[in-house]
Amino acid sequence: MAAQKPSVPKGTRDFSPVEMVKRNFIFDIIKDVFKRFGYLPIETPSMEKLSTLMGKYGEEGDKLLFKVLNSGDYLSKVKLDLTKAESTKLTSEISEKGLRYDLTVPFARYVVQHLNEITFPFKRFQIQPVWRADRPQRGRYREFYQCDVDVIGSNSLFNEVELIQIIDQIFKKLSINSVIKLNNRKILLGIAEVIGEPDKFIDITVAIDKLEKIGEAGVIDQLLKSGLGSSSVSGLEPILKLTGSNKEKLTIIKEALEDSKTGLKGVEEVETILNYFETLPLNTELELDLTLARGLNYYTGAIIEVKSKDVEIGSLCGGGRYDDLTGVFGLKDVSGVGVSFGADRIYDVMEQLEVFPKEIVASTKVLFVNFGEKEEKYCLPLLQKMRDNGVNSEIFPESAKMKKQMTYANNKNIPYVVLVGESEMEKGILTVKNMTSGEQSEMKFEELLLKLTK
RNA sequence: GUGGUUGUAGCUCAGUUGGUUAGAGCGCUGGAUUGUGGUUCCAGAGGUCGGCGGUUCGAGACCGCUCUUCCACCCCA
Repeated sequence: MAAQKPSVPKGTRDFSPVEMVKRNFIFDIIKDVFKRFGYLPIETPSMEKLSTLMGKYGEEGDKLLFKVLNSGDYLSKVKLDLTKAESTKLTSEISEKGLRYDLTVPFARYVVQHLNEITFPFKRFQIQPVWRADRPQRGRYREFYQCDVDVIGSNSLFNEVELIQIIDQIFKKLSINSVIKLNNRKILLGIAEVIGEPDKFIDITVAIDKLEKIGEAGVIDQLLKSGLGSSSVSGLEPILKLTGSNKEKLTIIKEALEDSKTGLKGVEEVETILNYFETLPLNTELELDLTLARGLNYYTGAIIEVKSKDVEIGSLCGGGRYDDLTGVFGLKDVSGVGVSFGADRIYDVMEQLEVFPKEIVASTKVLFVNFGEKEEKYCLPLLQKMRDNGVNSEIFPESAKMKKQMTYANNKNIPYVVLVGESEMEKGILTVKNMTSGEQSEMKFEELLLKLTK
């Protein structure tokens, strides 16, 4: 067979040791904070039935699902006329599974399926890859990791507050300057009502969401194109122009929504959440942003999004409240709220800002140089003792040239190299080289151990 | 999915209107230095020019298709 150039599919990546160490640094921080707030881990399969996935993410989402071809002679069972091009109908006949698109919908499925084992409110976190058949770009991959925290079975707005605290702590620990944007779907719905276009709710949210990108004129243009009357559009203008502090925005929007019950409910919810933070300190800026819409249509209350202040890369974290996600799986009236951290984007931002701590890359603390069989035997018990005391250490696996062994230590960023040859064995000491300073000194094993464990 | 863009050594990139044997820096291997990396000097290895097909006496360069990269739209972590 001819040698072929190996490669991975579009939008997927290998993670080499240096990358993995940094990725794990992110995952560990996120996980620790989740646990600190009492959330428990779950995992679900990479594949879900298409019946679970389809129709949950809107029309666009369905297109972005990776579908898995049925096993066996899948074509023989097809009843369609294949000479006519009907690919959408065909896929449902030859594929019944798909790769998960996010972690929220599988979680809803999980909750319904495991109802009997769960005590509510159920607080879980889930860190797994998801797949989207999107066209890759900077900060957009076809396979990427989401870190979800959700609490389901509690209507309390306190959960929203807790999620904001979690976001605040995580981004502080990751040294990312960010802003948390908060809005409420009920406010957006209220606005649609007030301007007399409740049916155009989705078009309105999609257009408003683009304000930052295409500007006011662009939004108005898009709204007109999607069939809104010009009087309705002009009714929206005050919202597009809204600026000032959170309190000022609330006052104005409350007035504008006085005829909409839903809208006022939304305002009240936002107020409640913001009031919590009058007394709770936050490191991150929390901003009421009425132009924040979020595409996923299952959100019904609070919506949250986090953006980096320093790097332009889309959102690093997003989520919100969904009142009826489990409804389609047969469990009514259970409300949940959650957010999802995009580990890959967080990685890209941290890489660009150079905020990864330098020391995390060096894992091994000591390398024993291998001088041969006798020396190796002498070193192995010492090595064992190092490890028993929690010091990451290794011995070069063969008595290669010094240069090679030193280069190995250097490339792995190992801070100390131990040399034990004949003369050291005789004297019962070690020659220890500090790879940072280049200095080298003789000391007893216990001395080195003490130095590395204090 | 629509429109554009990129691909030459492990990495970053040169390569003139199509013309002999495709280059540089970094990295890698060996040596100067048989018990010393990171600095210096010397030498060496490493290429289906993304892939397939076409035009031509001749293609890394031109054309078509395909894969990949990045960008805009759509949408999103």
